Amino acid sequence: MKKKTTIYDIAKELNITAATVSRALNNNPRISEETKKLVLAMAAKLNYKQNKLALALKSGKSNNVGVVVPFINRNFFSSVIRGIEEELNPKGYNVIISQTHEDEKKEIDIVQNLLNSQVESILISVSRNTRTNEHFKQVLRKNIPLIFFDRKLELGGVSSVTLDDFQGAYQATEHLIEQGCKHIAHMTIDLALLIYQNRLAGYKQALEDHGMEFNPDYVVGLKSEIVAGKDAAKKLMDLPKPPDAIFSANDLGALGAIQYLKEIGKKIPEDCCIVGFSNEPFTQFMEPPISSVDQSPLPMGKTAAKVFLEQINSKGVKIEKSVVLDPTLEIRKSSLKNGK
Amino acid sequence: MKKKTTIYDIAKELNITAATVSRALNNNPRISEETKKLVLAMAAKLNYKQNKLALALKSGKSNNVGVVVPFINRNFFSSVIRGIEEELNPKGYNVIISQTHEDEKKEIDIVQNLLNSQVESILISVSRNTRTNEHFKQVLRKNIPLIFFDRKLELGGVSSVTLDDFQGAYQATEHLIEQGCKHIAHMTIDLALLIYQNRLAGYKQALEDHGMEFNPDYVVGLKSEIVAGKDAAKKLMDLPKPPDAIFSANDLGALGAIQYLKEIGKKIPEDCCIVGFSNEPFTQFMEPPISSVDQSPLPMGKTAAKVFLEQINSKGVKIEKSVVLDPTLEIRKSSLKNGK
DNA sequence: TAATATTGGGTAATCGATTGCGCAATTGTG
DNA sequence: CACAATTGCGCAATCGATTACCCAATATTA
Repeated sequence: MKKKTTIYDIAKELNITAATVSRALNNNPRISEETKKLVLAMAAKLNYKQNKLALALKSGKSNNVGVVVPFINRNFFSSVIRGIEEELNPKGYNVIISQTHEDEKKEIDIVQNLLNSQVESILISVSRNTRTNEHFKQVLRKNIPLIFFDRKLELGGVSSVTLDDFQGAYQATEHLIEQGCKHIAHMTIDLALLIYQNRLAGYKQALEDHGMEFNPDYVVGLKSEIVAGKDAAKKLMDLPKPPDAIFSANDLGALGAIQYLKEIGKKIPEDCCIVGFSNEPFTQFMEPPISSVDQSPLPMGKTAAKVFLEQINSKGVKIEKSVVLDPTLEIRKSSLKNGK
Repeated sequence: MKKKTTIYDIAKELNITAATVSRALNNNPRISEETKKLVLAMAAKLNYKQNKLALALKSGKSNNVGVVVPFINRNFFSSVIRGIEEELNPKGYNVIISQTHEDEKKEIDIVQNLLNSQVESILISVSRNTRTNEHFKQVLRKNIPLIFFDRKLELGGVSSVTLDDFQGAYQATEHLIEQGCKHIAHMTIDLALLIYQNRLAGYKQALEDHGMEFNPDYVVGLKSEIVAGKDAAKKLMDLPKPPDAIFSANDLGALGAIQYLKEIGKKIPEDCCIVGFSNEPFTQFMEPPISSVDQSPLPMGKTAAKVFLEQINSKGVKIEKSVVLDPTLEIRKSSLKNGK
């Protein structure tokens, strides 16, 4: 078992002090070029690595930030994390990732643990089941920047980066209207959640702004499964006046709808245009490729990271920033009537 | 700006020493119950959090492990990471994740950085473009367990957890044979890579073991894109004797093939059975759902984590373990001729 | 009751790197 | 040639928690 080499080992070999070694390694002008060379050479020879723990303890800067998400193996979240890393790694920060599994208790544990680990910030997409915020208040009390992304809680002093669901739904609906669709249906998931409320509201607003009537029969619920999409589509198609377009609040619903429509011999997009939400990777592989509202996970991650950097760099001044990102509608064949 | 509270702050408030506080917090029997209560109460009152950096520096244990993957937002890798976390978090380890973007230089930087961070192990899926191994040797020289998963390099002293590609391909091909397919084609990606060589070998072996002739015309290359899958399928179907089954070395190829076959009016699985590889999430949503070889990312992550734990717990004894996981064939409609 | 245990906690070193201050040797100035 | 400035590096404290070792006060035992 070799022990790790420290600056003291280097110092001893060269008959100088650790202080000199430290200065040499940090290219301090007070050290002669000659000594620097010797130190560097010896450091390489002994395979020296700076101990970041000691540095962090001394400086009070760990250069670590904590990122907390419900699940790491969901495309959206892993893409957000990628965005965060791309922004923060070049600045010398490392990212510690944890997942809550949508469990409030676990979330609390994780936050405590990150605080213990002296992270310099916590970026978190709050668990769906989190009802309390004491753990977040603790973070703020320690003066550590806390940033919510995608999912937020109302709490003073916390910045957030979220998506404009209303806007995304509005764009999708408007696009369908522009395609000449006259009877646009909407599939929603769980109206207890704010994001789905907002998507519904955006859908309604777009209809209204274009002088189209809102028909409650055209709004059907669905669970987050593909079969649910089929069922919902059936319900819509069995209406006296079936819709000629469907805007689904998620992509699986859109896919299910497409599969059902194909089964009953409808053509897409000729007979019915379809738009989904989330722009999951699979949407572009479908036949036809499915239009979908992109939640721009990468920009969201980068933005969250930037908000953190701003806060760090504005010593003293407390910033509370709420960034709402505009979604982008990815238009594909499933909603494109006039060729292209 | 409040400063973080330390055990010294607690000690001062209670007119005792930091040593006593430390012992009280660690439930040392030499401290009276009364004092412990006082300390605990004051710790809570001052919102004290143990500084893990100081602890790590003192104890030499950071409780961090580094996980390195090419990309974090790829389903396979994020699932492996999830497996690692599920195994390691309960043991008190935190995971630091980095991505190489398949860049050797970046990989080297990352490894150096993890060493600086005093991680207790590095679990890595080697970048596709890594040609050197000096950075890995450095890890070993520091006596830090190094574990390859999914993608490995030949290097003594390193444990690895990989997938048995040969076996996966064999199973897929055998399954197609059992379905009564007589002319089974294979789509491959890049035969420069070991995994694809092994998949081809497994395919060949299965044919041979069942007395079926290997026909080079039935092996076509494809890029990792859906259109490539279509092209490859066209090539196969234009043969004098088109195949009645296709085993693709990836899922996008399988999907492209299905789309092309549908276009030319072939029925799946009646006219042609299809099996993919990787079991990407989208395969189960397709019409028909696509059979695919699952690479069991979660078990791979858990296994890699376990190998690390074993190594940690076997002080002194050096372990070099190579675990090869058996893939699981997920059989779905695209290759199931006789109903179900 | 004197001697010995036990209880409860203080002292100070340690982990590795950084840095303000001090000081000797060398160089420069008048 | 005497004094000042510069160069180059050592000393020792510091970050926060742990722990081997030591010691006083009380409790136990013969």
